[in-house]
Amino acid sequence: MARTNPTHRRITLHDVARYCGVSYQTVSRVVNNNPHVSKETRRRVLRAIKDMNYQPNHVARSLVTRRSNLLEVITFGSNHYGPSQMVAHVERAARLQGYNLILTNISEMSLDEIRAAINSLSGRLVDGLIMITPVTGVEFEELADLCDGIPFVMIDTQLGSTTPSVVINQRYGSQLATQHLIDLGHRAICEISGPLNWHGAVARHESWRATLAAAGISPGQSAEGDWTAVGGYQAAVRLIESRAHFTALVAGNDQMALGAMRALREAGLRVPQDVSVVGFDDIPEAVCFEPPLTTIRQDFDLLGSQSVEYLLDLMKRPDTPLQQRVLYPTLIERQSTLPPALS
Amino acid sequence: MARTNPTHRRITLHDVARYCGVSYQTVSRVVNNNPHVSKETRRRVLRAIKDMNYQPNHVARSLVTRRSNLLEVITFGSNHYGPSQMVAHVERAARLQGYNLILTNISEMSLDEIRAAINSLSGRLVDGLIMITPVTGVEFEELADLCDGIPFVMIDTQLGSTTPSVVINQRYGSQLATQHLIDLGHRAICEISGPLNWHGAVARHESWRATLAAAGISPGQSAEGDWTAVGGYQAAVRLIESRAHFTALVAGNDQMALGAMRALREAGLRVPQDVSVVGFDDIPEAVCFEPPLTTIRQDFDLLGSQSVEYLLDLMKRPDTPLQQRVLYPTLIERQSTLPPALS
DNA sequence: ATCTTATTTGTGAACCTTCACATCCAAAAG
DNA sequence: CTTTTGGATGTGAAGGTTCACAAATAAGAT
Repeated sequence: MARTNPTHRRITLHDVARYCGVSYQTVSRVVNNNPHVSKETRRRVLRAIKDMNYQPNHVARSLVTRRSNLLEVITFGSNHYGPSQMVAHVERAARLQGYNLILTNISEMSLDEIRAAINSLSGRLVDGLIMITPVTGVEFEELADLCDGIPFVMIDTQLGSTTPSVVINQRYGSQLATQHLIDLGHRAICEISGPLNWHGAVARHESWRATLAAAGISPGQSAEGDWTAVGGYQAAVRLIESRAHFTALVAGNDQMALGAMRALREAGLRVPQDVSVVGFDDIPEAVCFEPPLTTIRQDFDLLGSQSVEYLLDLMKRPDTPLQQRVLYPTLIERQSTLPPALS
Repeated sequence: MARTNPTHRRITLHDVARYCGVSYQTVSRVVNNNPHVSKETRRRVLRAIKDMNYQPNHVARSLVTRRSNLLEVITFGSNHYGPSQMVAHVERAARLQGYNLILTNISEMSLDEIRAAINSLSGRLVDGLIMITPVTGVEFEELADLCDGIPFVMIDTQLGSTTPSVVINQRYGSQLATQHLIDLGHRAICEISGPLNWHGAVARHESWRATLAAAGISPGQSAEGDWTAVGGYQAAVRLIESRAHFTALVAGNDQMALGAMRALREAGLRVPQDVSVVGFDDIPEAVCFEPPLTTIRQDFDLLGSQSVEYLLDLMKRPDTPLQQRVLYPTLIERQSTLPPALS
């Protein structure tokens, strides 16, 4: 079996310089595309670099430039669809901009955990930080303190927060969902919410209530789920067992909608004839659910690129205004919603 | 709005040393838990470190030690369930071992893309590399060459390959699925495979054929999907339209099983009464499918920790034997499979 | 008191770059 | 022919740490 060669002194600037009889500074200039080097020497040096397979040492470079071309993303709950999508798209956007990404997923959304995550990197000269903080518990001031000096932007934090951040307007999304049901003629609309320590969950929850209130409808019951299909199933069972009457159900995400539909079916209720259901996220599978799910689509791709772009602005021009950039979700109508049956 | 402070000279070893009247080397010793320092000075230095909030500079340290405590994971297709699970669990395992993770997702599984990914990091002194290479196209020799010197392990590569790697035995999993259907009495068993340039897809496909052959059954039709629910739907439609007779269907993953079930239902076929379906992966939603899906569970958690562990072995002891570690999946029986109807 | 030995502490160099500046040379201008 | 200018190249230092070794101190043995 072949084996790699672990002892291997790297080629340095000096090696290349000696090889083609110039000073290390000249080689450095060529590497960095400095214009002050003659056509002829540049050619020779480039040739040598190729011949010797020279790779600049990023570490040494970082030590002097104090930049690393490294971004860190600290995320919580990346086993959920939303956060994992965000990470994926942030990575793509960062790489497109020439940055590498360090990924840290924390298991508990506490200041201590975040502190540990930041500190473990703090000596590493990360150029910027993206935090995916979908749950409550940490305030901007504390974070700014922790990062001390290194620019950061948050994703999926509370709407209206004064933190530099990019968010999707969850209130608007939930309003879209609820209004859609109202427009169809529903008046008894229950909800399965996400865990209420998540910003997105409370935003969607409150907006559901507010939208109903604005239409002069009193809200149906609400049950709290945990984002998973099984959690949605259990929440729906609770709703059904409470004997609440409802003709429509808004779920905090598509997985819970899936679970809820299973519970409804088991209770002898048909979707959408007896109960309309609308989800949130538009996961790729939603179109193949039984029935295909009406849901709210979030543009995670845009969210990722926007936040990287914003972070880069912050890094390059420290006077970039701190703001919250807000994106808007859209309604995707499929077959899980119908006007209520005339009873 | 509060603002972070971008200009901020870091505290160094020398600062701490001056502060408590010892040499920088002594401080270095304290930081590195070197025993050759008296109890009293250690106490004083530790106190100073805390007071001044000194954070060792990893970059400077890396420059001299030639180690970075950084692992890289290069992944392909991380938008799919399997790869994304692997990344998540690798990250967790790495962090538990005190390593940070650089994440690079490549969009095309070509040697060029991989080369770019490795080179962009090569000067960064990554200590080790994990490659998630679920598709064909790249050989070990080429990779070893590319990495030149830095230890790596591959995940999800071809079973039986001579590369240092950790894999789940897909053949065995598919055998489990197919045998389960045979045991129930099925004889007409079709397949929806994953894209056949993925190792896992061909392994499952071939094992499906082999298991049928071993039981003296001639294989039903096979249609190629793309791992997504929609792809599974389309593949199932093709199967149905070909007028092939079958009482059971094995799908390459759970999403495609979901799509297939939708297609079957639309064609007036009931699952499992008319057609049994078995999936692969056991995604969390599978239990809430209609009907709950019989499937094959893969232990991605173990896969992640095993590969990090193996990589660390390789890093610490370069004479660690190069091998392929193999994990085994299990069958999860739910309600999408039944003996065939007596026709 | 003197010589060993062990323990604690300090010094110089190295790791590989980039930055700021000095030097050199040739061509243009006086 | 001398001076000025500007581009090409080289030199020394710095960035913050660790390593190998030297020095200083303390304790023990003769």
